[in-house]
Parts: sequence; structure tokens; C-alpha cells
Amino acid sequence: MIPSSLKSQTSVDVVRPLAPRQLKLVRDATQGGQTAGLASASPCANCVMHWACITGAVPSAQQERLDRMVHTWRKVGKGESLFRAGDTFHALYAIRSGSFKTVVSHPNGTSHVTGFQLSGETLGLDGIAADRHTCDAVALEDSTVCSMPFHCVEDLCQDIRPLQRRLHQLMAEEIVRESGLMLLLAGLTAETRVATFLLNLSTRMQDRGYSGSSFTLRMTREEIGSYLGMQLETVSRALSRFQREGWIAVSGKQIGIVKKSALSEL
Amino acid sequence: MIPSSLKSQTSVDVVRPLAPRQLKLVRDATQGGQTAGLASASPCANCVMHWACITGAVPSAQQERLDRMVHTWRKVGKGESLFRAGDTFHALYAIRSGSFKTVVSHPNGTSHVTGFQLSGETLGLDGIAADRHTCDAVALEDSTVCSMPFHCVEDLCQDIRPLQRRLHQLMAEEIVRESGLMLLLAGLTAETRVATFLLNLSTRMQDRGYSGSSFTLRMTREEIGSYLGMQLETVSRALSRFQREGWIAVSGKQIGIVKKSALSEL
DNA sequence: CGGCTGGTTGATACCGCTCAAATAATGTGG
DNA sequence: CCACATTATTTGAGCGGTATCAACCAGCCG
Repeated sequence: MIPSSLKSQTSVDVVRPLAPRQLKLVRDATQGGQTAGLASASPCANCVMHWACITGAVPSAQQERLDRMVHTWRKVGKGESLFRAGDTFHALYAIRSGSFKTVVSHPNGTSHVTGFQLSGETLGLDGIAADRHTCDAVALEDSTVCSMPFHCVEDLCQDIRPLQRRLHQLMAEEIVRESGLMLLLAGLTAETRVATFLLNLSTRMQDRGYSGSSFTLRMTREEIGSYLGMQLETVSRALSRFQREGWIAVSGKQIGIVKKSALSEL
Repeated sequence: MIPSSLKSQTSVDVVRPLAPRQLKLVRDATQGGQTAGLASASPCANCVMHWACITGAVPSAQQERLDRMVHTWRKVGKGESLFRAGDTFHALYAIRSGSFKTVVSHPNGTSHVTGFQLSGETLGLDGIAADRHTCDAVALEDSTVCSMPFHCVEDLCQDIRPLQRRLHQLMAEEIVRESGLMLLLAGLTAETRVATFLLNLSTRMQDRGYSGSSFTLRMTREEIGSYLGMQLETVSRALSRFQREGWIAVSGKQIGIVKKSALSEL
């Protein structure tokens, strides 16, 4: 189980184990009560992010076992860490709302953003390797996550084949994602990287029901730069150039995609 | 230590399903007969790479089921592909002898080496994500691999917890490895990358019973460059510089590590 | 309001890429 | 086994894309 003593920061790293009944209510609150009428049977099935979450693979007949597993949730305030490199690994986390960045650090002091995670995506896979996390997961905005104790996940995988399959896919997708990113970092120019980044973010926003052509960046230019292996000034210049060309509209963190084709042809 | 008395022919993509008894004999041949006296019980357990292989997690009581799973092996000649991007995913491969590179390609034609795999390491994890491989796996020298049909692996995982655990670790290790590589690509200078590469290879050779201070590169400067995100000339210059400084001894593909500390302090 | 973080833009330096040429290593056919 | 073709490696010279340094601006919050 998740010890409630998990590194608590300023205020918000509170883990709340709740009885299923209470949990339902809390979850409904998270969703602004929109699904209150439906929420009786199975909290996980009613989650707005169910479609993207690892738990989506569990057949409805076994939802009950799922809800027993996913029985804690957690708020993480903007700038706070869900876990840090070196923390012992307990659980995988499904992002219910908000977004995160993952950061790895080199002994020499430099650090690098290895990914941005949106709602529905999973955090913590890195911890499986050595029972210890190897990166920091930091919230880019006030966020909520569901905790899935990993030994419970492994237990469930024994009985629910689709879940096993899904977990394997999830990890493999992460492997593929990273190798794609390496190709980006190693081979392409700064502008191409920024363009690719915008397009990727665009489709992911669209998948979540937001507009793919107008969205808000939750991360700073510096974080984008770190992710893409360049300086923040270079990111800024690339965005300015794209705007001059009429391909995008930039206003601070607000991004509008005007000419997607131009970006993808870089 | 790694006996590759395996001669490669041109037509090597041969998969040979064998009865267990025959298999034993073939394997013993693969090992140069060194373990012939011991090989009666369980071929997998007698593999020289068992310690590093995913199958090392299977308790001896269940070796027999393992041997039923790992019942095909395959030679891959230098320069040939074990699988290619786009191939449908069937199996994971454990490298029994030799070494490989994995290469991903960008639509625009550029390609990038995402990793080098040595004996005992596993290939094919990328295919799990979409039942289709996303990279090419190319032998850097004449090599042999054991095929492990993935549906069999998943079946066995249901019954053998340690194997499930090991598979998860394996995938997570790959995730961690890649995020470390991204840090390398994004943040460090060309010389630092080359130094890190040499040190990494050195420890992996040592783990396999070779000297960590004197070994042969199986890949070209160009492949190293692709892996590290730089041009082959830059790799060559870095190696030359390290030699001028007296930190390493280079003679073509033969590398001697003279002053490990200097390399790690870059 | 004034400090502060985040973002934009400009000037300059430098690392690593590109092009080029010479040399070494490897493979092939006779 | 040699002669030749091919591939791999080293080294040099010059250019260009990014980093770096610096100045300035815009929100934001106490």
C-alpha cells in the first residue's frame, strides 16, 4: 500500500486512503459532479480519463477488483513533485487531471526534461527497473493522480490477461517514444525539433477533446528547450520565426496552429 | 568466453524448430562442446549467457517449461537484420553470441542508431507496443539469438512470477537506459559523449568476462556517431584527442582504456 | 508600486558540421 | 596469394547553426 508518509512537501502531497464509497464522492467532486448520477457502480469506469488509462484494459466484469486496487488518489500542486529520483518505487500513477514533466539529473549537476505527461498518461514506469525512481516527476499545474500500487498491478496481471497486455504495451510505447525522441535530438535542427514538438502536443491535446489548433503550453520555454536539447532563446527564436512565417500564432503560452502542413514539412 | 565457433553463411535467416533432444546437441555444438558433459538436463540452464538472459529468472524447477518455449534459435550473419521496422512482432530475442545495433528511421530518410546490444541482452521489446517492430536490428558481427515467442513469454509470466518480474524489469531498464541517453544527447559536449560511451562499453565488456580495459569495437565510427548524435569525423577527433592526452590507446577498432578517471571526469 | 520570473531580441564566439584529400583496412576475383 | 576495388579512418580548412552574454520588456504578485 502507499504509506501516507510519502515525502510531504509544503502542503499538498497528501495521500488519502479512502473507503470505496467515500472515494466515489471525492471523485465526483473532482469532475465537478458531472457524473454524479452515474457514479454508483464503479468509480474507475466513470473516470473521464478511463479511455486513456491503463485500467481501460480491464473488462467490466472485473471492475470491482480494479477499484479495490486504485483506492488512493493524490493532489499534486503546481511545482511539486509526485516522486523524486532516488525515492523507493511503490506505485504507478495515472494522471487524472493536470500535467507533469519528468526530469533526470546528471551527477555533474545538469538536468534534462525527458518528457511531458498529460492526463490519462502513466507516470512511474522508470521505478520498476531498480525499485527506485530514476527521475523527478513535477506537476506543471495543479494536478491529481490515481495511485496504483505496483505489486497490486502485478497481482491483477496474473488474473486479467488484457491488463497484462496493456501494461506491456504501455512500457513498450514508452520505449518507442523515447527512441523517437532520440532521433529528434540527434538528427534534426533546432527549428524542426520545435515544430515536431508542437505537432505532437497538438495531436495529444486533440485526443483529449481539446482543440488541436489552439492550446496553452503548461511548460516554460526553458523546459521545452531542455526537453528538445537546446537553449530557451533558441526555442523562442524558433517560435518567433514560425509566427513571422504565418504558421502559428504565439501569445505567451497560448499557441495557435495556423498552417500545420508547413510545420510538418520542416 | 563467448564461444562463437559459428560460421555465418549468406543465407542465415533460418529458423529451426527442433525436438528438445536434438536441440541439446545443437546447443552443445554452439558452445564448442565445452559443457557437453553437463548438458543433459536443461539447455537453457547451461547457456553461457544464462546469467544475463531474461530466462535467468526462471527457477530451476520450471526449466523444462522454459526449454519448451525457447525451442528455436537463429544465426544472423554480420550486416544482416534480425528484424526490420514494420515487421510483425512475433518474439523477443536473447542474444546468445555476437552483437547488434538497433536503428530507427525518420520519414525524411535520416536514420539513427538507438542502441548497441551485446550477448545476454534482449532484442525486440519495441515490437510489443503495436505488434510491429519500430526499428531494425542489425548484427554487427556473426551472431546467434534464441527466439522466445512473445505469447509464450506472456503465458509463462502468468505462472512464473519471477519471470513476470524480470520481464517488467527488462522493459523498465530499457526505458531508463534511453532517458539516460537522451540526457547525454541533449546536454553534453561531443567529447563527453564519446567518453561516456567508452566507459559504458567498458563495463559491459567486463560484465561479460572480457577485459574492461582492452576491447574491440564492433561498430564503425559512423555508427558510434549516429548513436551519440554527431558526425563520424567528430568521433574520430575525440578518440584522437583522448589518445594524445594519454587516456586511451586506439588502433583502429582496438581500444585500450589507460586512464579511466580522466574519461569519467569529463 | 517595485521586485521577480518568464520571454524576446540582438551581437558575438565557438563547437561541431561539411567538404576535401590522404591513408589504412578490408574484401574480392583471378 | 596478389592486385585491385571498396570501405573505413584520420586529419585539415572553412562555414554555419547554436550557445552565450546582454539588454530590454511584459506580466504577476506581495
